[in-house]
Amino acid sequence: MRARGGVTCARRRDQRCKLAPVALRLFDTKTRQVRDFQPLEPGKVSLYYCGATVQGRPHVGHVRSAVAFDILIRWLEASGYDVLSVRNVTDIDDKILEKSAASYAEDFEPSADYPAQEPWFALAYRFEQAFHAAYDALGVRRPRYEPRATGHITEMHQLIQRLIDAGHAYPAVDGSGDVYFDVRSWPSYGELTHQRVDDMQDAPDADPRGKRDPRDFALWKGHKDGDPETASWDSPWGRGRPGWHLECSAMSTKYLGSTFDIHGGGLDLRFPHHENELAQSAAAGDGFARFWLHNGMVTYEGEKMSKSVGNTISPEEMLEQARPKAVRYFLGQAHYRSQLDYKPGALQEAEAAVERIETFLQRADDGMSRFGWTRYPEAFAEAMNDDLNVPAALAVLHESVRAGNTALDSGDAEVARERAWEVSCMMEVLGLTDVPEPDLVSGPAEQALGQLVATLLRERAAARADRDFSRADAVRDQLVAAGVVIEDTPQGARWSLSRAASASQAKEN
RNA sequence: GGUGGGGUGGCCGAGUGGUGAGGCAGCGGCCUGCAAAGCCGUAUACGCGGGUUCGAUUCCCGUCCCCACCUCCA
Repeated sequence: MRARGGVTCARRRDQRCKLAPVALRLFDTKTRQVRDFQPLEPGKVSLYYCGATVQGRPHVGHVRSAVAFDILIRWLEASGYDVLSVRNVTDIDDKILEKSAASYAEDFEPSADYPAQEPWFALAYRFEQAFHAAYDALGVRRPRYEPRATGHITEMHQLIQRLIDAGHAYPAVDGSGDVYFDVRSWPSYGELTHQRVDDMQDAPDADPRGKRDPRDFALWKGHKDGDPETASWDSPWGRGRPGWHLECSAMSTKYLGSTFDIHGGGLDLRFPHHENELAQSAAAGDGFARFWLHNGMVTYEGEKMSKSVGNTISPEEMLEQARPKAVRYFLGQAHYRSQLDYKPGALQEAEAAVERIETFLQRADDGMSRFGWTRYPEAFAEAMNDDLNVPAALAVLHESVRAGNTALDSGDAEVARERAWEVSCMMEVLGLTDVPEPDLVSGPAEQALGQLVATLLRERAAARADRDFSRADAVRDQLVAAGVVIEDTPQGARWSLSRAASASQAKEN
């Protein structure tokens, strides 16, 4: 089979793909340009992106970020790269300690193990699992490594020491045990977000503590009275715990080396988090990230979704409204750097679009497995290579669906199968093929349902043959009312369970 | 005060100096006993005011509005 007008990767699906040089271009926050992406090491991409601070349940904003980077990784892999991906878990943090201490963590149920108060590490782990559940539910693949902050105290100490030795960090003069990064000692500070220290707004609650400059930030936070002993580690500067920014610098370079290809995260992490990471690592002598990628925020009717505003929507709430695949489609459909606005009804639109694609794949599903290679329309590859222009890529996908449907209508099964295979390949890159879908029915129930429906369909077919359409329609109405959708095809009636109906039923229950 | 992003048809959402992506919804047609699915066709657009240009939604200037970051935040 020769590919016409397509980018073909002549490999078996399980083999490494060697492609023509990929002309991937990515927008880099630091240079504010779309730049040609060439990895440090040919054929390999090292990627670090910020995961969650596990102080609460995930909302769709968190998942959107994960979906964006999942698509990036999938496209890099589809382009033939071996991607070494790392995503951190921040499992020690002010808020985690606060929530634990106050025992007001959402969803906390007292138990025999933790009757009165949930220890901070138990709380963190519980929410880490909640994040995993959300990612899994939407087909976000796990990164190669997923390090936790508390497991890398040694690496953080080493980094602090290097910064002190280089004159860019200092122990607090007030004896608090804090260690700060000296912003004024690093002239490049602000280079990621193009800000000058002197232009920055004074923090409203600027408490200089032992700082030389109010913008200096903590690398190490000294133990305070009331902090749990389990949340403090010995260090050359006294007992304490790591600062948030430090952990990412320490962990990214541990797993990816002192210079790596891509550092990602949400737009809201640019400052101060990523700015501080960059300052620390660069001041310590690391090359650090070559590209900085930031995904846009999810808004709810125009306003940023966040815990503090209280306008969050959880993945679970979305999954009550639509199938996982539709939720994933919704979260991935806008360009990753764009703001993605959620409003009621948005998921139904996504559901309809996914339905259209899947209906085509079902219609064309006949012997597709014989296509052993992966193939994308050239326009799809161009769109993806253009800073992951997923909206444009989806337009290509839908064009393939249309072309395939047209082929089916004209009886050209061969072309239809080719289009269907292309569509499948594109769906895979977008992560839409391995979103887990709940089994609507299986096993004995499936068999029983199949027989019952088949019986009714035979009855309907007989009625239609007798041209007794009122009887035929009555049968169909019965099935529809029960959530079974009927389509008449040249090969006879085809039935399927109404997914939308099952989703709304799940909500009622 | 500083730094960015954006305002596209009923909705979502790409893009471009000149033949109006794509999806959802609507309308008309084909197909169907009727539907469903599918296909074909179709209307409605680039916040506002100037400027450059043969021609701007696309470039420039001004202006209004929205959003994000400068504090924990994907």
